[in-house]
Amino acid sequence: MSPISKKGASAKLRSQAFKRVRADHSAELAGDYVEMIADLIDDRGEARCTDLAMRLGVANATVVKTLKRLTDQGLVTQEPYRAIFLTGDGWKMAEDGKRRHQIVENFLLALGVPADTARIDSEGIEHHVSADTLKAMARFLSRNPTN
Amino acid sequence: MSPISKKGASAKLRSQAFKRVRADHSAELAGDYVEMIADLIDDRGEARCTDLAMRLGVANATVVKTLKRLTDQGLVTQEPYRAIFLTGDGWKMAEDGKRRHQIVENFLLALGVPADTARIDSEGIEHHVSADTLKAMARFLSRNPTN
DNA sequence: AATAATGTTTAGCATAGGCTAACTTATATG
DNA sequence: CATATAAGTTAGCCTATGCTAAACATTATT
Repeated sequence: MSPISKKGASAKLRSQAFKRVRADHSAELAGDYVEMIADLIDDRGEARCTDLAMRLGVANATVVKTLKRLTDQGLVTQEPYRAIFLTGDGWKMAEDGKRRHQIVENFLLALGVPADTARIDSEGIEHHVSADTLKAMARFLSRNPTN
Repeated sequence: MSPISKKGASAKLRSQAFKRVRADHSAELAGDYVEMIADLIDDRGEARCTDLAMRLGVANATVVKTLKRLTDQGLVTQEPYRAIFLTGDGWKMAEDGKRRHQIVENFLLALGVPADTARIDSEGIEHHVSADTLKAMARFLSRNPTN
């Protein structure tokens, strides 16, 4: 029998899985923002609202509103009409996200997924990959290196 | 240089990736519901609100509200105080989801991820896996079968 | 220095997805 | 069959995430 339709004893595990998915979702936006802010600072010295909006494919006002939340969460600092900075926690989250993201994307490439697809899919998959799975991906990667 | 921090020409692709992630998110709840309704009907002949709520780890009222949306979307039919049924589209979506889910979960198992983790992670990953990636996973699986 | 262009913020709206509490309907049991 | 329990529904609230349009600040140009 398939592992998914297995009966009994699985209800708790499944509802737990859904809860984790929901929790992941609320965390992942923060992750995307800080990662992108870090990239912008690295690439061009500062992160501005407009660049974020463009890269995220979202309206300017949406970025402003989200940044407010991230500021409340202690990930970001900013002053009106000025560039955006990351706190220590923000940097840590960004680094961690980038690391995970890279492993997932390289893993997909090593699996034989076309580059553009790997790029797109890794963006969605990244946030749902536990430590165990990430480790398994890294192991696979070390045995099947991307050329 | 890492594929992620590659500069230029990537902004469009990235914002496209984020857009797909957002679109995936709004689709995935529907997928989870119909999949679970299909399971319940298969397992015990009917799907009731309460079972859904329990398995999804969510309040009853939340299920009711979501089912209304799914009914509007033509995936589900129901009458007040009665069991829930799937439309033709609903069944199709459920079958498709189950198939994808199984491939992803078995793939993780074949990769060496522990069973419980595979179960949980596949729930989140499933919805972000494109046709290409799914194919790559299936290919891997056929070469490294789950014992 | 005045004005045009660009960038940022605010206000106000919408939808999705959660919740609790109160109410209604259906079912099961004495 | 009357009532207690269980199941489903409604109402009303909240937060997150998106949007547009209008206001405000900064910067660049003549």
